[in-house]
Amino acid sequence: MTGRIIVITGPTATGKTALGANLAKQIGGEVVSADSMQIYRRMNIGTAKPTAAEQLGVPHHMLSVAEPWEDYSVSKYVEDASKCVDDILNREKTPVIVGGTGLYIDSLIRGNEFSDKPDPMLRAEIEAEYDNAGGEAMLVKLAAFDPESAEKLHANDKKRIVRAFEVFRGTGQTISQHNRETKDLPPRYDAVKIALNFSDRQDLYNRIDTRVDTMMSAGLAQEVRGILNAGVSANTTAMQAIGYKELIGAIAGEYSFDEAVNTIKMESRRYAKRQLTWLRRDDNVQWIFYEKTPDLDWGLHVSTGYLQVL
RNA sequence: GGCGACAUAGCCAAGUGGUAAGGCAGGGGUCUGCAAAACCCCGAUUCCCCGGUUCAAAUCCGGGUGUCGCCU
Repeated sequence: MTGRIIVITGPTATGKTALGANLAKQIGGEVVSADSMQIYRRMNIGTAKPTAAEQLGVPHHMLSVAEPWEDYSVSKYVEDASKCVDDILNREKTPVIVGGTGLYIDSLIRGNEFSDKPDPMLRAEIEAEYDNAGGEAMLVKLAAFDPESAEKLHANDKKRIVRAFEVFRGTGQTISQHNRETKDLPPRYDAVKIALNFSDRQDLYNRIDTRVDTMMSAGLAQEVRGILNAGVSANTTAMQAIGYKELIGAIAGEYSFDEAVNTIKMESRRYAKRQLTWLRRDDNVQWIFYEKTPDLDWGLHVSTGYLQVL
C-alpha cells in the first residue's frame, strides 16, 4: 500500500519553504523537510530553516534532528523521514516533502534500502588502498568483480570507487547489482513532485545574492561563531555547508568577510545549478516558473491545480 | 609635453620566430551511506589596430591607439 505524498522542491532560494507550509496548511497536511543541512540543530540562519512563524502552525518534521557533530547520511534520513511520512499517512493527513536535497527526496520516495552496515575500518582501508594504487589501478581491480561499475566510474571518482569496493567486500554483492535490484522495486510512495524555478536564470542568481546579504544582516557570522564556540570541528559535514565553511575562514582571519560573502554567493549559485541538473533529468517533476521574484499565490494556485489533475 | 613599461577569452595569466599553457568565472553532465558533497566534459581559426621583415610573427621592425608609471 503506497501513500500519496506531495513534494515541493527546486533550487535554493526559490521559495520552497513558504509554498510548502502554505500548501500544507491549505490541505491540512504536514511538512517533512528534505534538506541535508536543516537536519542539524544550531544551523538556522545559514540553512534558511523555517522559523516558528514561517511554519504557520503546521507541524514540521525532520528539522533540527541531529547535532552538527553527529554523522548523518541518506540512509539515516530515509529511515527517519519514512517513519514521519508513514505516521502522517496513518493519521489520514498528507505529507508535504519540502527541500532541495535531491538524493534524499528520491531515496525516500523509492524507499531505498542501504542494508549493509557501515564499517569505518573497512572504508579507511580501501581509501588507503586507493591512495597507494591510484584510480586507474583501482578501476582494474574493480573490473575483476564488478565490470559494470568499473566502466561507469571515472578514475578520479574516489568516493564511488571506494564505495563499490566497500559494498562488495562488506556484503558479497556488487553495488551495480544492488542498485539494479532496488531500481526494479516499485516506489515506496506515490509522489507528486513540484519543482520551483525562474524563467530567467539571472533572476534566480539575483535572488540568491540578496538572500545571502539578508542572512549576513540576520547574524550568520554570529551563528557560525557560536557553533565553533560550542566545540564543533570545522571539518564536519555540517560545517562544510555553504555559508559556514566560508565564514569559518573569515573568522580565522584567512580573508575578509567581504570576500567570504562573495564566495558564499558564488557557491550558492553553483549549488543551485547542480540542483537544476539533478531535477532536469527527472521526467516526473511538474515545474513552476516564476518571473523575477517568487509569487506565492501563483505557486499555490498552480500546485493545487497539479494536485487535482494528477 | 618628455621618457619608460604594458596591451593574449568575462577576469587573472604563460608563451620572446615554428603554428595559442594553466587557473578562475560561466555553461553542460554524472550521481543509490559524508550529497550545501564528490566527480566528468566544454572555451581564442587567433594574441589592440595598420603596415613591414621572414618559408614561418602573439613573438622581430616602423607607425597608430589605449592603459599604467616616472619626469618636467
